[in-house]
Amino acid sequence: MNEAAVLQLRNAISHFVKMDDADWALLLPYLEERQLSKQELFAKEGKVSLDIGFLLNGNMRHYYTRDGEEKTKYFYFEGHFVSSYISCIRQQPSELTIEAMTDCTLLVFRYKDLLKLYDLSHKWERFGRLVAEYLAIGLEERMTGLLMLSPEERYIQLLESNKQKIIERIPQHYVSSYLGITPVSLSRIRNRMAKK
Amino acid sequence: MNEAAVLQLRNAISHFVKMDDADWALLLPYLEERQLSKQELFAKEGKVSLDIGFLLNGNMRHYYTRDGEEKTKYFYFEGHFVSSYISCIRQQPSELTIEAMTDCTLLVFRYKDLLKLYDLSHKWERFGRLVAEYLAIGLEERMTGLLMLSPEERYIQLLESNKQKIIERIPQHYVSSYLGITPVSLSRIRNRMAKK
DNA sequence: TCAGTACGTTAACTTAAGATAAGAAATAAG
DNA sequence: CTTATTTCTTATCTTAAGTTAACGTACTGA
Repeated sequence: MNEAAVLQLRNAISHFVKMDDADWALLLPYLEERQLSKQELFAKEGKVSLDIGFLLNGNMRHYYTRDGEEKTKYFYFEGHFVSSYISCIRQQPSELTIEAMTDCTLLVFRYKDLLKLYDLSHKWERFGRLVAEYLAIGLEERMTGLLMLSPEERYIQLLESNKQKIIERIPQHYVSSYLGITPVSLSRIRNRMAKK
Repeated sequence: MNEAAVLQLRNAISHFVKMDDADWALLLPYLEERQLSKQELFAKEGKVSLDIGFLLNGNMRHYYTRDGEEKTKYFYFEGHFVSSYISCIRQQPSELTIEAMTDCTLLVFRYKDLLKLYDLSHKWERFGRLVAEYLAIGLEERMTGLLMLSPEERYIQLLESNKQKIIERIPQHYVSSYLGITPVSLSRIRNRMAKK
């Protein structure tokens, strides 16, 4: 097992809860490293997601399928968790697919093992709470943006956010999809903005 | 303290976690009943929210303010929790205002007391996790609706959902706001649909 | 009771997004 | 290097939402 990788994960988790060695040791046996090649899937629409990943290297995206089209709605970067978490929680088939945009390296553990940790340790349960709260905060922010802002305002907000990497590293038609508009429309917005 | 009301709350909470009497007793000292008259506020934009309510009677709505206009984005009904939860969690000023649409009766406790319960009891911590997960699931659902569906489709989805009460009991301009469109636009959509 | 307000609909006009297609630019593959 | 593919832009046309305003109805409070 890659020690540096494990340390990186521990660091990310301690962002939510500081784990002592005993608590941390509970997770270790469940960790495994996984490589994904570009375009391989981490979660698949219609299948119940079982795994939670921690992205060591590469980017991923998740998308929904509608009318045969892939609607990209989120991006994952190094140092962050990757999962069709809602599918794990609900134990229902995932509505989204998570795909590697580049070759990726992850540390992976199973949601069912995380549930074991929740039972064993109050601290891990707290971690679960804080992660879910963090997720809710992010979703709330995204949602109010969608409800309150025009596509152009959403694009500006994205430009000004800490998610700039989304724009820099990611094909524009994925960004437009993220904003909930067509690539053509985003191109027009950019054109409009450039003229000001 | 109204015993029936407390029982109703206990029942709602047991929907997330079954509490034994000892765990349940931890919350009791913090409960208080509160009456709100129509148009009184439960949470206010710009103020850090401190309270979590359980709605025994009446309806409430929450709204954001933008360009001087109130944008209603959520409705609360009897038997559900009411809170600017994100504000509580983050200990940041609320971006939304929660207003009683009718005279309301609530059971109220403070978020800071809930945090005490989290510390004291693994079961209450689990409750916190499950509530946050539940919240995230709801937000995710709403968000994908906004990203993937047209206003008309969102309205149809709402009609077909278990949130029908929203439409039945609530002024139409609030509904349109909930859908992210203008009242005029919703009126047109309804007109269009009636003709089919 | 009666005036004032709030709410929903309709209409006319403006604005911008969606769909489609064509072409340019950038990237990847042989 | 050349070709093929993907990505982005531009243009045209269609569609629907936003804006504003007028009108009718229902509700509210003095």
